[in-house]
Amino acid sequence: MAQTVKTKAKRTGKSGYHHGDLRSALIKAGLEIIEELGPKHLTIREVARRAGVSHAAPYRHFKDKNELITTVVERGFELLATTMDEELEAAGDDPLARFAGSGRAYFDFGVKYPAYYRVMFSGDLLNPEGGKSLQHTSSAAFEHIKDTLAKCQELGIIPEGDPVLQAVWIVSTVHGFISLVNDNRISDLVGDRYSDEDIQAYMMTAIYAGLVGS
Amino acid sequence: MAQTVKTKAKRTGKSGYHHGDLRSALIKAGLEIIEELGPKHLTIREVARRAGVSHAAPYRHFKDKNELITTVVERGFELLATTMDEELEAAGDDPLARFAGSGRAYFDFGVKYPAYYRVMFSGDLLNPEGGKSLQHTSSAAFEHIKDTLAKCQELGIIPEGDPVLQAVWIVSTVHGFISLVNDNRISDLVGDRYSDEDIQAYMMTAIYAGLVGS
DNA sequence: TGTACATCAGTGAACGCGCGTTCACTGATGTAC
DNA sequence: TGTACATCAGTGAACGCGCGTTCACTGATGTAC
Repeated sequence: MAQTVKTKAKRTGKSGYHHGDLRSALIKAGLEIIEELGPKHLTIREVARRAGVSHAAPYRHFKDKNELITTVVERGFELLATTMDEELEAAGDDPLARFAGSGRAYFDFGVKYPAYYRVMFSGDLLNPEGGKSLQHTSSAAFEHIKDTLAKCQELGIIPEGDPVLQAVWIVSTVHGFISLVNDNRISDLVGDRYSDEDIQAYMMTAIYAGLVGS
Repeated sequence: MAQTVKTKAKRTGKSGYHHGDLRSALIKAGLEIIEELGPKHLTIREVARRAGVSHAAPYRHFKDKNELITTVVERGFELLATTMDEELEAAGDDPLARFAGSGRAYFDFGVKYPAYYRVMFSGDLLNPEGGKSLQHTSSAAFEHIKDTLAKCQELGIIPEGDPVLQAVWIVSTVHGFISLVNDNRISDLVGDRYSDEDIQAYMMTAIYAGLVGS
């Protein structure tokens, strides 16, 4: 008797000592933290806590805190690219439909994954070298919008003008809207008269009208 | 001889032991920190360091860290209101001029005082109750835009439509642009082909065109 | 005008806390034989 | 099929750090007399 058996083995049926897929679990926990508590609460220790693991365990999968953050941001950009590609494929060849599609994809991504969006574009989390390594990814999206605008101009669908300026304007509008929605400012301002989706639809229309009318 | 006199008195001609206007110096230091290092480096200790004072001194002027932050944010809103009033006064009675003026004031404020802007709208710094106390101030600005739009509609200057939606759209565009400029994303994207002022001018035109054309 | 004294702005040591990171370790897993 | 062993994912104690906040103190300032 008095065995004091170590009964901690096989908690969830998976495995007690080894986690199984700790790397993914840590990334997921990181996103949850950003979502629930904000970027400044994203710490190695809290991430480990949520994954049910000691706070030294993450160092088996990430060199340091910054590598964890960079990984999360990379995942975000991949997910955005995938979402956009799907929407573009659905749009076919019509440049205007492609344009509307990528706009919708961007809106949807920003509102559906606020944690990803914040960590990708808030700029508070990444340290300088981490940001540099992701800069080309972010500017690729901008180039894409610019090219689509140029193509629409060639086809005479939208009035002529420097696509760079038009792209900056569009990116500003979409980015601003998503930021406001994700900080709950929109609902503060308009109350419950419109849903976020209503307003998003209006924004798309307004962008198009601004483009055509300018 | 061997006096070991305390030679620290009267450093700057002001006073050695007493600072003179520490409260203002702390607020100013706080803004500098946000500007140079980002909001997460805004700490009581760093603020005191920059003001050349022990890290306990700030507690003579602020109950706690949150009160310091809230004070900084309040100052920001006051400054914005002042800037707007000046521009509105210069605009006279013409509602369209008033509208353009307040838009320009907002743009200018956001780009001229990035530290204020960040601390006011980033939402990362204020804790929940601090944010609540400032909510009415922020939504007052929104109401102001909305009312101006309604007035422009009555006068037939801009097409009819729900001023709430129009206001959300304008606020999104301006907020997004300022955020991108302050995170140095605009210059990353457009290079040096346009100055921030050039783009700002284009944005004002595009907003007006979007409003008229929608 | 000069002096005693109350006030209170700023000091510096101390506290407890959560953080990132390191380290020698433990024990589950898979593979060579 | 069974066993010895290498691998390496996860442990838990420990480190040094900067933070927010408190505390008894010190000394500059202004005011009452």
